[in-house]
Amino acid sequence: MVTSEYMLYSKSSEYAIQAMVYLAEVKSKEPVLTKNIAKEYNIPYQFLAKIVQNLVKHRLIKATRGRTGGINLYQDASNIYLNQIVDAIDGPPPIKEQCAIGLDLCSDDVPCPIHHTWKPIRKAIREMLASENLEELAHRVIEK
Amino acid sequence: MVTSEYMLYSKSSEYAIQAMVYLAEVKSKEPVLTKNIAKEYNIPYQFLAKIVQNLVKHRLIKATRGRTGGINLYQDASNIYLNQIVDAIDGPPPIKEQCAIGLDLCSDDVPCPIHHTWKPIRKAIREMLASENLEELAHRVIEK
DNA sequence: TGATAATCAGACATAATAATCCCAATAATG
DNA sequence: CATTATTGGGATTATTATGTCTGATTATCA
Repeated sequence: MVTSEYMLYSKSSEYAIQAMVYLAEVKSKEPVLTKNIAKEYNIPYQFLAKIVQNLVKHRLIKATRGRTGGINLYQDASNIYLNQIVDAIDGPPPIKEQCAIGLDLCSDDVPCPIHHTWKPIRKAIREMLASENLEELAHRVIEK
Repeated sequence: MVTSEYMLYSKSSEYAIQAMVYLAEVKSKEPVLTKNIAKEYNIPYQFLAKIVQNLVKHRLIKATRGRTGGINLYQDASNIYLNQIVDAIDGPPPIKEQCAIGLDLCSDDVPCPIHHTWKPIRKAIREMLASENLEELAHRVIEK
């Protein structure tokens, strides 16, 4: 088994975030080529194209067809947060919070052994994803 | 895409933890049947059997063959921590910490945009897994 | 208007994870 | 010693996540 590290979202979401950070970064009014983003981040082009289609459907990205086509952010980068991207690609988080050790019975009332340790950590992750917007992210990428 | 929640370890590791918590819980000197554990936690029996084999190899579990056979903890529950189980099944964590948004360049010196937010959270997860031992876990399961 | 270049869309292919099957090896019990 | 019940382990299948191929659609430009 080869689980590398804690997974916050799928590979697809990871690619989606990278692509949208790129878009926020270049601030281009002109459509940006999906192909170029794929090259820049070493993402398989066809796979990224699928993800982009999905982001278009969820109105996070605006696509322009045809010869001078490409993609842009649907709205201002400062209005887009990481969790919106993840939710669009992976789907929204489950209604009922998942127990860390997979016990069906586990809940606030009948907590599993690590319930009270895990709960604030999960909350911190959610807040991290909900508080980081694309504009700030892109800004800090440019600084590098 | 159907990513349910943040993944701390594989399904196999989850089953392994459940099985070992069970063993710590029953405190049986007699070998416990893998079949019974599978039934108790709704784990596919053959699949759990494989996982158990792995735990035996890593000396977390002691197996007794033959008619009155079964499995027991290899050592005292108070000496076994969650991260040992996860490392045995999923393999040890990567040498180089993984960037949350998958940027190759990201490091402490050249951090990605969410690097400083993610780092302490990851640390908290690691500490959670490294500080919970089977005896305490089992004790709190029994309380329920 | 025909050639070119982009997204759109659905089928297909591959890889990783999860689960199952089958039989050998082991050991207790009548 | 045959029967029964367990783990051991290799091969196989199923499912899901990831990645690829091909052609249609849309729009620009010479």
